[in-house]
Amino acid sequence: MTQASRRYFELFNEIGIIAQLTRTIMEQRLPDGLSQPHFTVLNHLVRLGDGATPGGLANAFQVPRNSMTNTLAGLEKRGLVEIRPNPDDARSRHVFLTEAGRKFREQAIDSLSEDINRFAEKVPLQDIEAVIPALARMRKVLDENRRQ
Amino acid sequence: MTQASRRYFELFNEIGIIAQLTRTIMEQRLPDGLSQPHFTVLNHLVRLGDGATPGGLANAFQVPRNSMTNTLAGLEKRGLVEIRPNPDDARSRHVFLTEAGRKFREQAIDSLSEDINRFAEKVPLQDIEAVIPALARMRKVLDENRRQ
DNA sequence: ATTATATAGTTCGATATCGAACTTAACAGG
DNA sequence: CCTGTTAAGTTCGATATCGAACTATATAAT
Repeated sequence: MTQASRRYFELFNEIGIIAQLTRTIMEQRLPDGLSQPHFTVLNHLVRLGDGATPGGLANAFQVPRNSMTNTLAGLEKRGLVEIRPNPDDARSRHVFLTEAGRKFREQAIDSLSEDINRFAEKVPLQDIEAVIPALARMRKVLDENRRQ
Repeated sequence: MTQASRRYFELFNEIGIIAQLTRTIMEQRLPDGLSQPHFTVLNHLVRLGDGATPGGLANAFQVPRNSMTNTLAGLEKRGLVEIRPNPDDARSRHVFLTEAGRKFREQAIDSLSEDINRFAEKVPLQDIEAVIPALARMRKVLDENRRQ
């Protein structure tokens, strides 16, 4: 492994640590049985629109389809999403946010304000703006290159 | 939630996606029952030195102590680490890398070369160098600020 | 039309992860 | 000492996640 490769490796290591730390912070804010996967699905539906299929979500998050089945069951049980059949394809289903789901996602984000403000005292917004585009590009490359 | 906060939120979202994608890539390369937590522990021991305690590792990775017990059991079963009692504190133990553990970690990193090279074709090294310092700072802030 | 193949989703058994309670040992105050 | 508290690690039961096999439906080939 070359010296350059090690820098890439270091980058992904830093990213992994940050993801782990922020995941822990987020899950401390989420109520009862809800975890990051639940929130992430809600967030995805808000950002990219309603009506995604379970398989599409599984693919988006790189988890097995049955794991998504389980995550969606948890969301549905709590009334945060509604799953309706696809009229054009009896195999398929579509996931829709409920009002409670949208509200829950907003509240979850709000509950993180305190943490973000504390973080923002140490890391100014311009530092964030400076890295977002590069990270978005990397995310896109990884996303396009992945198999299946 | 302010507009600025949303940018922080977006950053952590990008980081979370990248971590998820790279985790999947890595676990495809790891043999049989070994997962990212196993590798991450080996990597940590190489980077920061032998002899850490199970509790210290659990704290470093923000996982419960019993989860670390389980991860270490997997590593020990495969002969990648050796766990010895602390002569000065009968409650405590120390984790040491074996030669097999060091070699395994090297091989795991090498097996990722292909993926990294493909990624490097799309994202040049200078982009990596440009963001590592900022991310390292963020990681440090998160690490210092966390509770427990 | 019939058969083969592919796709969407679920079920099942095994493993991982977690919170809570427990065990053992160190430490602190009287 | 003795007692209460803290700390390190494990055990236990519950839940999450996973790979593999299965069901049902759609698509393709002839």
